Amino acid sequence: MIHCHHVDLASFRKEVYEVVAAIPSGKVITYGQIALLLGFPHHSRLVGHVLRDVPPELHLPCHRVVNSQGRTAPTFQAQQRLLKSEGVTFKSNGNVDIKTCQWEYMQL
DNA sequence: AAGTTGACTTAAA
DNA sequence: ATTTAAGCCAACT
Repeated sequence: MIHCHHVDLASFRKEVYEVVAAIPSGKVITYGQIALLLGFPHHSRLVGHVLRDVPPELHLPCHRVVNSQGRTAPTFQAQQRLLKSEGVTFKSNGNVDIKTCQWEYMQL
């Protein structure tokens, strides 16, 4: 039995877009959460690649995606400002207070 | 084709 | 709290 499938990037990308579009204002989700939700628990890095290349005209709330420690994206300068503007709280080290702001999609 | 990189994660120190 | 290390895997040299 073959369990070594590789992802269809086109559909993976599309599904990432759908998840990101559904993140409520004031909440964040992690790369790992998205990967797990899509059924690829080891592809958190691929989620990062996809999000780095999101076309601006899609107007997705990419700023609501952070890493598992609540750190914002290195190449996304406005991210912290956008999150603060919608009420996301930060810790003293500059990371999102993920304990209180993580989107718990399982509870929906 | 082999080695490196990265918008990552978990665990350990 | 912060840093290091190992694991991970598609993309890029």
